[in-house]
Amino acid sequence: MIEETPKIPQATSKRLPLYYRFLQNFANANKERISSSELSEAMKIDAATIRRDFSHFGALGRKGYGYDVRYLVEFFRKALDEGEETDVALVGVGNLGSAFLKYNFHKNHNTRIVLAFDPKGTAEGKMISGIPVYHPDVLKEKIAEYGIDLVILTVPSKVAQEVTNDLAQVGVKGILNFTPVRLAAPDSVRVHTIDLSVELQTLIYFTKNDEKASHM
Amino acid sequence: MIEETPKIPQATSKRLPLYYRFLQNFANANKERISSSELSEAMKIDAATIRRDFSHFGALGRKGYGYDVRYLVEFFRKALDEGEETDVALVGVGNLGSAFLKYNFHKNHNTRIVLAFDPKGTAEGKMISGIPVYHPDVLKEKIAEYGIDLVILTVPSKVAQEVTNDLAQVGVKGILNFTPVRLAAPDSVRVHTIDLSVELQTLIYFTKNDEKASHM
DNA sequence: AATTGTGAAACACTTCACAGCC
DNA sequence: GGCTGTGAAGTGTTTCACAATT
Repeated sequence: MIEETPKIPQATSKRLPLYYRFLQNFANANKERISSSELSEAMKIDAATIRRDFSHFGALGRKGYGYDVRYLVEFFRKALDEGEETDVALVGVGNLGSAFLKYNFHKNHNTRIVLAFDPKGTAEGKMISGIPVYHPDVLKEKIAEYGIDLVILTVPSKVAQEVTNDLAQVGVKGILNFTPVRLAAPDSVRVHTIDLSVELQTLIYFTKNDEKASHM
Repeated sequence: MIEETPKIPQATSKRLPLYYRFLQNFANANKERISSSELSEAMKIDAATIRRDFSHFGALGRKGYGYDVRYLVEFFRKALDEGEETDVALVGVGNLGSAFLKYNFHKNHNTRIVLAFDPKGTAEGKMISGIPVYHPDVLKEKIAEYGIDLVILTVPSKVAQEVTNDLAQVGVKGILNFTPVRLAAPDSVRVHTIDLSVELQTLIYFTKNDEKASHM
């Protein structure tokens, strides 16, 4: 069996959604072709990095011409599996959680929160912002029932690990963790943590020690 | 003039707030000394990385003993400037913005949102969740008046760049950008972007292509 | 003439492995 | 004996610079 994309570097993978968004914008502006240097200018990523990133997926461009915008959009759509809508569960409907419920990634055509859990929910699913909110007691069965792979975790720190264990047990594949807890999880679960206090403190540290400013 | 910390690697800097939090926990649990391997176990960061990180700040530990927890906490408190409260402004009080207002980093003793801006605010400052919310018309003068260095940006994409220009003009040093826009800013402003859709899509991509799971 | 795709160099970060010190 | 601090090796990422191609 031929492996088309033997190993995409992590750094490259993290940039794919960004490439996809920018290319969509260019496509919407009816731009037909684009060079790595034009993209570089718009995205503030070095042109050589862009070419190297793209090259991991094979020869997507044409020498002396650049890249076909439509083709690239289509290519990345598939690579990112943007065709399929991904259903997501939200666990913890506090301040941050309800902001996510209301927002529900409208802009983001492929991701949708379809159910939530919170102690103020019920076994039957009390509707909040149009999404059923269940009581944590039925978490495992509902996650399984909805076939959820991805969870956004916005619970209080003290229950984060416990909830994670339950989620791992019912086969959840990815957790976007907004809790400051360093979650322990089996290899079957990918955890990505966004710790808002840490982000703020890091920014404070960098500005106080005023190194060269930049996106990170 | 002696430069004590000639160059702290970016990767190390980003871990400092995390070290600080864990060390505080150990201090609160009345732990006197700690070895890099104990910390490693708790934080899931390689022990050699921890020792290397600490060593950038000089010889903080003692061979054959480990590190004095209290001393380290105190050291990092100073390094992170945790003594001083940092006042922060919030620009854009939508779903995400109001979640931050309500949350206001209670847990986080050194960061506090002290004012906010939104079209639904007034020139005099309408109170929301105990914080004055001003109209964007008075943004520049109020930022200057409060002496704000740090801003959390949760405005709609279309005005993000414009607001950033204003902020840069009145001397803001750091922006925590929750907008999907790649902001252009002068070197005097450090921008750190957290793009929630990108985070979700990246997680989807990683789980679909199921590489080794991990914190990132 | 323009622009890709890529070897090779440069850089950044992590990890190994151990001398040196407590 | 235990544990740090660090040279050196290893790994991952970015950038340079240019031959190849349209």
